[in-house]
Amino acid sequence: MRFEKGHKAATRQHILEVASKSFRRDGVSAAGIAGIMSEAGLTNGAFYPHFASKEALVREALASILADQQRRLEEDQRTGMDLEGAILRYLNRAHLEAPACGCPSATLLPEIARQPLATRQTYEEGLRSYVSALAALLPDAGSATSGRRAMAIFALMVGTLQLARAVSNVAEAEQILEGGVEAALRLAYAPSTQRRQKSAKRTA
Amino acid sequence: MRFEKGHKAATRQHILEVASKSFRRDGVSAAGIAGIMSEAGLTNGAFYPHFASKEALVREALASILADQQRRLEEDQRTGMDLEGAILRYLNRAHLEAPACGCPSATLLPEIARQPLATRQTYEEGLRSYVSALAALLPDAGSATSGRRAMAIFALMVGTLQLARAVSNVAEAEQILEGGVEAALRLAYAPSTQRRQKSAKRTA
DNA sequence: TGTACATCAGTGAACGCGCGTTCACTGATGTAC
DNA sequence: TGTACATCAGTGAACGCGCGTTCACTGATGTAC
Repeated sequence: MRFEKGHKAATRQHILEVASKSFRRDGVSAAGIAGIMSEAGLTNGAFYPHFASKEALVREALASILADQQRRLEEDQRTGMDLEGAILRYLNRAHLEAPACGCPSATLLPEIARQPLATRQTYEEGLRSYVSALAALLPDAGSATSGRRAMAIFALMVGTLQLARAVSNVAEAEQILEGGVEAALRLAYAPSTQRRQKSAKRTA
Repeated sequence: MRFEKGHKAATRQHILEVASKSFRRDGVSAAGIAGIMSEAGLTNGAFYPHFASKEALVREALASILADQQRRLEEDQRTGMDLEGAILRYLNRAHLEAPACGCPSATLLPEIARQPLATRQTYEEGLRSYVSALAALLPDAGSATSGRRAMAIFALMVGTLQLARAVSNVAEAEQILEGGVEAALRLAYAPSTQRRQKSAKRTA
């Protein structure tokens, strides 16, 4: 059957959206092409006219999720949200319970580290701009250390959400989220005047 | 062939060790029984006299890794290592480059969250005692909040190592590790007197 | 305006392969006599 | 002490299944005349 103009692009977009959710829900290696296609209402044969390989799909899905995430953060910034708002938007129960629609770092990060270079580079690009946007919300935005501090805050957010998702008790999961919010705010807003004195002797 | 006494137990232990590395190196779902067995110098048929299923192996491997990790931390404590020492032992290049021998949370956490309940509970138990041991190293050890602070510090360590492993540039990875160390030390030792004032209006 | 044809998104069966799991079998050694 | 046998850890082929991928085919619609 022949379809109206733009149909193929729309299908492709639809596959991408289904895949984005599948990968985050089941993990990249556990999510299969046939499953994704049937979830998209298509048969597995229809996959290859749209994507060159599963790897290509992973890469595109990752890029698309990261772009979305970035867009959302920037939109929040535009409407006046501060870093605390960004942290609370990340570390909350809704995000905890919807991994398939949430941050890919929280669901896929160790698996991304095992992907081919091209995929890792796609991720890296998205990570970099996300962390930059986060850094721009820091009190000392633009300073030499704001970037690495933003990275640490993001690491804390990712780790916290992962841990909260791994525990089976919901109350405990929420405790972990709260502890993560507290710590992230401390990293974001506490005075950085106090520098460690002990580290020199150890890192030497 | 019949083997000397204790041979079966030794083989079982060997399979467990190989599996522990495989899971961390390749991920639980990407690591296969046949691969693990052949890496252990056996054929796939020899697996089932030792373990009931792959799931059982995952559970046992996880328990064994977590017990090891716990043992190592406690031994460090006994030889006078402080929290900073623990942080530096976790966030360094050796650990970065040897995921197969390192912390299972850094390699498997999102995947653990997708495992059956029994596996998740095994993990939870190990996590709880590891974080307790970490909490005991905090300046305010034993206080009401030391547990959740230790959890946040651990979350930061896990997230930092994962991010550092995902980036392709080693120098950048080390930057991330350093930023993580700094932030973890800040969470560990910075005065917690300053409480956030803004959060009330947001969490409400 | 009506008809014939080319297009091409999607179908569905098949490819080789590896998965987790099962099972009849092997054969060196410990044990019983 | 020497022989016959029971034991049982490990072998390796096979099970059904799903994987990623390929490909000959379908058939409704846009286009050309």
